[in-house]
Amino acid sequence: MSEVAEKFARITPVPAYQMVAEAIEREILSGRLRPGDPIGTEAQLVRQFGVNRSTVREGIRLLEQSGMVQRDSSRRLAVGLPHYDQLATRASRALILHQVSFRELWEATMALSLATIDLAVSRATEEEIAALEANIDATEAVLNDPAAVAAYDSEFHIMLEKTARNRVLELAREPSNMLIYPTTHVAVQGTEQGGRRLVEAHRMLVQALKLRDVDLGRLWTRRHLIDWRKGFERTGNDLDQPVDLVTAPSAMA
Amino acid sequence: MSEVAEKFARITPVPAYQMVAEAIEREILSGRLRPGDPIGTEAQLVRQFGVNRSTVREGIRLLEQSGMVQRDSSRRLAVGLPHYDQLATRASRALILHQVSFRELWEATMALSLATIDLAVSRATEEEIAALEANIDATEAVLNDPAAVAAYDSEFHIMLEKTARNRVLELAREPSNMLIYPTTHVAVQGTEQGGRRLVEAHRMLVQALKLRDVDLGRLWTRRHLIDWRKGFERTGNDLDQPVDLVTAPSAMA
DNA sequence: ACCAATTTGTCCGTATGTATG
DNA sequence: TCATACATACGGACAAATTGG
Repeated sequence: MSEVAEKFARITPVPAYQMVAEAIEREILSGRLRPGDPIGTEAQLVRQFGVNRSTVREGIRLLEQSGMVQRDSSRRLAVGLPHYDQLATRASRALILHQVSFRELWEATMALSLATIDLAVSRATEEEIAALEANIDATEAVLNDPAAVAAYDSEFHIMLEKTARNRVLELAREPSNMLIYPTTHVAVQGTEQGGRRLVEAHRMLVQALKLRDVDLGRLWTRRHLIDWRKGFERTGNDLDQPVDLVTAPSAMA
Repeated sequence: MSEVAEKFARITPVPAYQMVAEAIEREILSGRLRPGDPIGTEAQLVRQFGVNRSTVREGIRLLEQSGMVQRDSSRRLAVGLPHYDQLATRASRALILHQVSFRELWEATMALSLATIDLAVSRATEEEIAALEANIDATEAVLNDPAAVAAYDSEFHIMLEKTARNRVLELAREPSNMLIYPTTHVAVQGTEQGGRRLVEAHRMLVQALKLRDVDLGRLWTRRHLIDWRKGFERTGNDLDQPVDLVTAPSAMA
């Protein structure tokens, strides 16, 4: 061993494109750059960082992906407010890769839905309740079309989510929402009976909001999800099979 | 108007780098490429896609960021299993940018923690309970060091999470965990009293696991989080202030 | 321990299409 | 309509790191 001492820490070289991304990210997270602010053109960034165009572009891609940087109509760079579904798309794909089961998905959805209804009951406004009822009426008009029912069902739950007025919960729910609601058209498949039960559950949930009755809300949230599970199993699916793109098609781009 | 008809749909050009990313992503999500499989060198991808290497590299960055593609020790490309904290880091930063309040964070954490304890009570094994008790003993040994207490507290809740055996819930919790647990050292600040209450709550939670007593678990989960809130407010913080990097420092890289 | 081949990281210059004023 | 600025994409180049003999 010809070493003198262990005076210096190991040097871990960081690629330039990564440093570019981190530098911009720091500015954003620190608040010095606020959503909507222009980042500058690629050429400007090239000058500021003293690196090549290609390097800047690679760095920009990183931030664009997570929504921290967006391009406006003219493709100019600006600080963006990452929307949840952007992140949730990645997250739901990760769940697929991890081969989580429908049982895990169902359990989590149950817990998160109960939390949602608790908050929604205490916070729903007249306008929100009216909007939810309009959605139910629209659902009732397309009861023989499972795909349309599933679409309205998804919308209903998104609206319900909003009335809970908790963005942390909203973000937490999104990945599982993206996986479970697309399967509703399977769960209400064929039988108009399934659609009717769905509409009934939605009506009772809105009723709970009106009466500010937490227990009623929780009761029908449970029933609603148990219905989903029964429909899912009735159509020959197994709760312990991993979620995938076949049964959860909307996870595709 | 010299238009003939409206026969053709509008063409929305998709950048080449994006098509590269989507093509690779499709292979991964379809299962033809499994986690760990090599993607091929950049030169190979250049040949397969018939685009420039810079373009390939930009596309790769997109997938690297979400963890779908990783580089191994030799920086060769391979299909990756995105780990939750990777995604959660992005998500928690998004929450900061959206300026969510500690109240929202607290509400969501309460709901998610109750869901976790429900599942954990029914699934905890002897080994897991022993590991949790070891953690509590370790916490008790460092009661006068708020930072160390916060670290053990974070570990405790991660372990508890694992015993719930639900990866969807785990993913849903991660972003809020990253924001709330780092503030524990604030909440138990100074007074050893705070640390003692924390240890007591942990002991009762483990007790609930042993007795498979859901109600006991829920009771102490509530108390535990109410303690956190009291500590947070006692130290001069306001629940309605937005979460930020100052009070939640671990959200930084 | 050394060498040759491969691969990544970075840079330069250029061409093309498009949006804005 | 025209000119300018900009993003997108390409080809070629070289140094540094890694691999496998």
